[in-house]
Amino acid sequence: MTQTLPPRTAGTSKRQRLAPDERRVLILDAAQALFFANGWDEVTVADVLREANISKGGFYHHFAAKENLLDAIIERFTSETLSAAEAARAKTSGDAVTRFNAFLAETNRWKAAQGPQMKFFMDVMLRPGNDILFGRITAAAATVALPIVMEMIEHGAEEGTFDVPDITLVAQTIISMGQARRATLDSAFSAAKGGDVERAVGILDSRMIAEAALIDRMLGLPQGSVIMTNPQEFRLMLNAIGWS
Amino acid sequence: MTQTLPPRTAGTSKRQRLAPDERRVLILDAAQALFFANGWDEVTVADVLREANISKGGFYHHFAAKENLLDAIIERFTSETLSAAEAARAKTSGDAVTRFNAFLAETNRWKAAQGPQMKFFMDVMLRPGNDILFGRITAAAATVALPIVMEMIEHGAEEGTFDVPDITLVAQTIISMGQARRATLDSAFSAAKGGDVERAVGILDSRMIAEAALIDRMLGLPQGSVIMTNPQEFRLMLNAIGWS
DNA sequence: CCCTAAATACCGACTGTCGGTTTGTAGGGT
DNA sequence: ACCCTACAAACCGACAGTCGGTATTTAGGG
Repeated sequence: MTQTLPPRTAGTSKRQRLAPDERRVLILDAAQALFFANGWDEVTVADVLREANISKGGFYHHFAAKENLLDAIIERFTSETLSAAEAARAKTSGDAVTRFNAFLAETNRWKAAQGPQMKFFMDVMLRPGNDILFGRITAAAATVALPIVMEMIEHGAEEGTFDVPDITLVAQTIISMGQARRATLDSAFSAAKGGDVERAVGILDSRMIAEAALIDRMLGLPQGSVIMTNPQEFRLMLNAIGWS
Repeated sequence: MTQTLPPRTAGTSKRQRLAPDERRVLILDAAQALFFANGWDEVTVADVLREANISKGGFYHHFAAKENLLDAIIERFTSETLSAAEAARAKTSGDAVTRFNAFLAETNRWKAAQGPQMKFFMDVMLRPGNDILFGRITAAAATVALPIVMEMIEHGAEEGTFDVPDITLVAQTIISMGQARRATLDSAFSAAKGGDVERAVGILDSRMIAEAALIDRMLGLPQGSVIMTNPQEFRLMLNAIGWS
């Protein structure tokens, strides 16, 4: 069965040796793009191979299974999220409320800075078949964010600024609120895409005000302590979307 | 390879004609048991066929695809949830707080009544590979529960009893809080299984108290208005688990 | 500095399995 | 008698993963 291979067929495929990390990144990028665009089980390993310009053997030299691609992609995201959150926390000083506000502002700034990527991300997450992907990503992100948020609340509680029934519960709830925001973001995005940027800003703004008010209550703070919203930034972000 | 099959092998497989609904239920039961036990993509259609004692053709006569099993299972769950919630709401009267409490008590009673089933459910949900299944089930359940909870809040707001920044947000948050409870439930269950029922009751009790306190705040109610906990019922439920 | 050998990045035909289709058949309803 | 529907069983294409083998790099003895 060992027929002599055609010596060196198409000009496209020149064998190319790379450092394992580089190759892994290349493959991951290709896979991530495909998965986001088409959903997890729509994309075959063969598709990834094509996109990443590598053979099946080469691929399976770096990844033991298709599932490992998921794990690796998620790990990338969580580490990004983690470093962003850590950076945000590092920038804070002052009393608990001030620090908390600074933290929120920083994370929101980060999200806004992702700009069009975020929009793309929204679309991606709503696609059927992507719920596995998205579910795992958000779960991992929550796991990463929880101790950070908890520590901030703990700090405020010790300081006497916050009055909280159950730190873990409140932290979890705040995080899940942020994650549930994606539905609102989505409707805002589509409004912006329809040209009605003001309406989009309004949607987002009122949502953020409501969230802030809820967090005030959860933390036992006087109304208006927590500030999440910055319409100006929203306007910028949504304008960017509107023109795509 | 085409060895002539033994003409009519085991006594197990006698052709049996059933009404479509009966057969569907049989298949669904088998599939659900397998999926819960082993995870979505671990279970093949062939496994389901074996468990349900039906041929491939028979199966695909009732279900167009494996995915449809998921849909059907989810639909069963959501309809159960819906009717339970509706029933709970129907039993309420009085002012908004009273009705809300009655609603909570009823849904919790329902969950407690599921008893061992709930325990099994917990285990199931934590299994890797079941996140798709569970994710979709909870999402569907949330969709079903949202309008009901919203209506109750709306009622309280109109009545002037509740003071809420954003009804949708608060309703969503309350529901997601209930869903996040499963982690707490899990640790309580394992404590009960370890014999320490009192500790388990304590875990659940404090969690429910905290949740109630948070809901109070979200709804703009004086502390202690919402009541979710009933240690006696917990004790019963957990005792039932402990002896399995 | 060269030459050899081990290590490893990479290749592509092949295979087992799984979801799904097609063709064939039993048997109750009319 | 016929037909219609629940079911059976052979069959198919596609896909994840494997395997024997090849190209390229690195290690180290002379």
